Order: sequence, then C-alpha cells, then structure tokens
Amino acid sequence: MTEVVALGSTATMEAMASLVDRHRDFRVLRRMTPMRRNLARGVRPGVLAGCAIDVETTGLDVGSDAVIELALQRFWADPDGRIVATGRSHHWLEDPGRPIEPEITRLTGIADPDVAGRRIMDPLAASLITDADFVVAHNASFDCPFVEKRLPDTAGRPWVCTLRDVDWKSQGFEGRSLPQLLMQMGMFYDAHRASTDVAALLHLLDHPLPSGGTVLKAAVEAATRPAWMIDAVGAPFETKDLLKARGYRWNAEKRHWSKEVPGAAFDEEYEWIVVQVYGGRAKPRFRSVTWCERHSADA
DNA sequence: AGCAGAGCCCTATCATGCTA
DNA sequence: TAGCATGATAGGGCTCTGCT
Repeated sequence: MTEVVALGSTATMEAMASLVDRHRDFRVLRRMTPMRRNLARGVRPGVLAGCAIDVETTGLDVGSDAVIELALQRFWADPDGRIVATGRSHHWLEDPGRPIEPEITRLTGIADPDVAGRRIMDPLAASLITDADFVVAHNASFDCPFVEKRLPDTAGRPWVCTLRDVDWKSQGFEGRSLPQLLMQMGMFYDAHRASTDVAALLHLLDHPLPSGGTVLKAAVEAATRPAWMIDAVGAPFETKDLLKARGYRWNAEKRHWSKEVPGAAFDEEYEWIVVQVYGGRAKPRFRSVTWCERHSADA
C-alpha cells in the first residue's frame, strides 16, 4: 500500500482519478465546474434557446416571502437535447427589506450584510427570461411563482421542471435532489447557492439517459405533452369523496375540485365525471394546460 | 414553516388450505 | 364441517421527499 504524501498538479490528479475510477470498488467524484460551450459559427436553425434559473428566497411562501438571490444562464440545445452553447452566467442578490432568518442563512449562506442595498437588475433579468424559448428549473413549481411575482413581465413564459418532468426512478437514479442527482453523474458541488445550482442544472440537463437522449430532451418532451385541466365546478357535495379518490384536488380559493389529465385520457375522464359526478345533468369546465401555465401560481 | 406526490406500514377483508 | 392459520389484496393514514 502506497501512501500519497503530496498532491500533484491537476493533470497528475486526473491521471490518478482515472486509474482509481477503473477499479470496481471505487468511484471518483469530480468537483463540478461551470459549463462553458461556444458554437463555432452562430446559432443553427432548430436549436432551442433555454434559460436555466434558480432563486433563493426568505422562505417557502410566495405570498409572504421574498427573493434574495436570482441566478440564470442562457443556453442553446440541439434537437437531441445536447447543450451546444452557453451564455454568460448572471446572478444578483437582493435586499428583502427585512432580516433574513438564521435558518435561511444556514441553508443558503446568505446573510443580511450580503444583501444590504443590493437589487436585481430587473430589465436585464426579465429580457434574458422572455427572450428564451423556455425557462427550466429544478422544481419549477417553486421557482416559477417567485419569478413571476418578482418580475411580472416574465409571466406566461413556458417552464420545464427537471424534478417532475423526468421519471428519475425508471432511469436508474435514487433520490431526486439536485446534489444527489449530480453525485450519481459523478460530480459534487457546493449546493444551495443560486449560481452553483444553475451550473449544476446545466450539467444535469446535458446528461445522457439510459432511455436515449438527454435529461433536457426527456423533460421538454414531458412538459410539452398535451394536457387538460378539468374543473368540477358545482359538483354535488356528496361526490367529494368520489372526486378525491379519483385524484381530484380541492382548490380552496376557487372552491372546486380539479384534476390535470393527459390528452389521451381526456375523453374517458370527461365521460366518467359527467356520469358519476353530475349524473348526466351538468358538465364540468375544462381548459387546455400548457407548459406556459402549469407551474404558475395563477393556474 | 406549505404543498403535492410517492411510498410505506398497518389493518381489515376475503380466499384458500390444513387439521381435528 | 368447524375452526384456525396463512397469504393476497385494498384502503387509509402516516411519513418522506423535493424546493427556500
């Protein structure tokens, strides 16, 4: 057994890592580095422009909490979902106008002095988001409402979610948190800072899946799949348990049960609710759900 | 802390098989 | 045939997981 007494250059370390990586009892984790890719000559037709985004906030409630850090990075991907070019990485801190809870500082590393007098550059941030073909985040249902509230001009943009729009388990992954997924892709990083989370998200998107294509391709395909929202407006009270059992969720604000169904399942679901819930005497309301409103707080 | 979805555990119920 | 043990299945409730 040889003891390593001094660490060498990056090249030496890489050579050692490759050696260790070949042993069946060891696996090497490499520190994630920012993704920088350039197109040789402009952007080719058929290439999609995306905007990877992450926010750090004072808490989980979009109604009462505020954004304290916003990070985003544009990227361009080919039809197979491979990232062919990346834009500049942007991130801003913002003063929420009230003290940051110690729990949030412990989690994000962001304290009151870090954000004092700081503010997001609204016009630049908004234009980077609205100029992209879609926005992508890990758990878009969290980021989207905060972004739309802080930057109202970005409302209605298409969102892709790498947490819910990818079936990680069937692709052979354990857990779904960003650091855990990256680790299974052979990388580690300092999580829970917006800018490093965005860099991690880019690596995640570019990762090939066993089923073919990349994470980005799978997520975009799932996000753009046609779907319908059925609103059981005016459903008889005694059918509430039936609706709940069928997967409908109670919308306390609008006071009706709702369920999102894939396009292919719409006819069957519509027939079920008309017969079982309305007894053939009324009909539910329904609307198309696209990636533009799926994660929005207004949906 | 809030929310949605997935997964797990416990219990109830029913069918089946064995034994006295 | 009655009584008991065992296994499969379904449903309810609880816990965990993601995000800050």
